[in-house]
Amino acid sequence: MSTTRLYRPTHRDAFELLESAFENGRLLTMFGRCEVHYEGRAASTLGPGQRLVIYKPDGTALVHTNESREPVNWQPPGSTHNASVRDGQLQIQSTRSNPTEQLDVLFERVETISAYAVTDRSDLTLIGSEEDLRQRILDSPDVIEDGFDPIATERQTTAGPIDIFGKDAAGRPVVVELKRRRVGPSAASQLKRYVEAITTELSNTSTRGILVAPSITDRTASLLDEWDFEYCSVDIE
Amino acid sequence: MSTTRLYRPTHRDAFELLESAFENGRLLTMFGRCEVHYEGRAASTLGPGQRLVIYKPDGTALVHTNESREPVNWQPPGSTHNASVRDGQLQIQSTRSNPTEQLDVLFERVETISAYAVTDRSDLTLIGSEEDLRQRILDSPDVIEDGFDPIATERQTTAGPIDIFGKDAAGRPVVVELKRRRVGPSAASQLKRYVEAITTELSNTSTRGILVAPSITDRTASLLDEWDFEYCSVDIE
DNA sequence: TTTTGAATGTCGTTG
DNA sequence: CAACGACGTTCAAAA
Repeated sequence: MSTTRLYRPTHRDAFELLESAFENGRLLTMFGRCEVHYEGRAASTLGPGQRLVIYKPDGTALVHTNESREPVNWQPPGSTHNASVRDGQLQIQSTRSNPTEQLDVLFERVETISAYAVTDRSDLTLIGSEEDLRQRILDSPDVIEDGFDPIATERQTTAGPIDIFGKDAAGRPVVVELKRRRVGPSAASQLKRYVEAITTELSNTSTRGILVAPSITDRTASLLDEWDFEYCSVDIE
Repeated sequence: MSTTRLYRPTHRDAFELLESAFENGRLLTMFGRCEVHYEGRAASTLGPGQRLVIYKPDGTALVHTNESREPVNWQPPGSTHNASVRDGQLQIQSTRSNPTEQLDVLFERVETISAYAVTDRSDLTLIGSEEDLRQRILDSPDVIEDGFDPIATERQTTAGPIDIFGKDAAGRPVVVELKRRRVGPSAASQLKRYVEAITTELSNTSTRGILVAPSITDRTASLLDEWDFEYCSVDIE
């Protein structure tokens, strides 16, 4: 059968379902009272409480509470899950290496456990990324300014790759830094590094820097002003 | 009852459970064939497929597939959920404002739906954060260098707050930037902005900049070198 | 494998 | 509220 569900199972029954679900690459959800221990890039303990725990066939483990978009604990894809029963508790270990880390979930009581066979899928199409923004500018460069001529994207410099490199109507080199949302000072810093790199590379040819974003913070505007860079507002539609 | 579960319910039955679960602040999990539409900060569509969908009483919505630690679609906490049945589909809308965004999940068939009352909880304690690292340095400043004297943490500058501000054995001002993991060029840029801010503030008193991290990338090392900053290696234990 | 930077980042803290 | 930086960030693409 494609879905198996148990309600308040014994640890033994839950264990057997877990074993076969891990084996058969099923998507697992559990709800119950448990404590959680993590050790790896950091270390944490989560005392007893009711949580929703998810195990995916790709090795992902997620521990969700009542609230927040983020799991309170997790294990990334590529981990391997292993269940056992000991000391009257149902223990599920998820481990991985590089970096070495381990997540232990100890169920005191399992309220619910479900195993799903996921066969049917389709992929996400997303609109409105930075890549979209770049494409829009390449399609109609006048969005930046009249006569702007894009020469390269991802142009390499010693300071890293420039989003868009081009020339203005007067033939002066222009570095364009793209952000799809409101930006802070770090974007201005990044632009500065790129402009300096290009200026050096072109034997001190004066180079313009343009920050393209839907909006910028006040401090960022000051920095741009101070460094003689420009800001170009664009809508994310 | 604290847990309610339905297996292959009619849309009508699922709808009624959803209504009462949203009303009573329950944690909800659903599994079934659905498509998902999002519009807000970006826009996306996800064609029909089997997914695990979670609704939390704080307004969070999560759409999980077979794989990945991240939900393929979601709505942040603070959203409000609303269910309806139309055109033979079970529709669940999650909306919020500021920014305005909306997530629509359209179930063609619900395999499973469960509502949980979460009453029992306890909080996470995490070890190994940047805060820990700062505390370790304040406890034994010689980790940075002999005679280093921390004066303030989170010291304000025009470029933002400095992690640790202090003086070296010779009385020269020192800006310390902490990172708990391997860092790239942006950390060096950040340090540069802080050092420049302090230098200006102290009427051009020459100021040292030290980047503290477990390791750094090659390019970052070059930048530090170029700008006459230093790197101090520390272990995250 | 490591490096790099985007993300519907999310989440705290601070002004 | 906006702003700013950390995060066990995660993720995908490139070197």
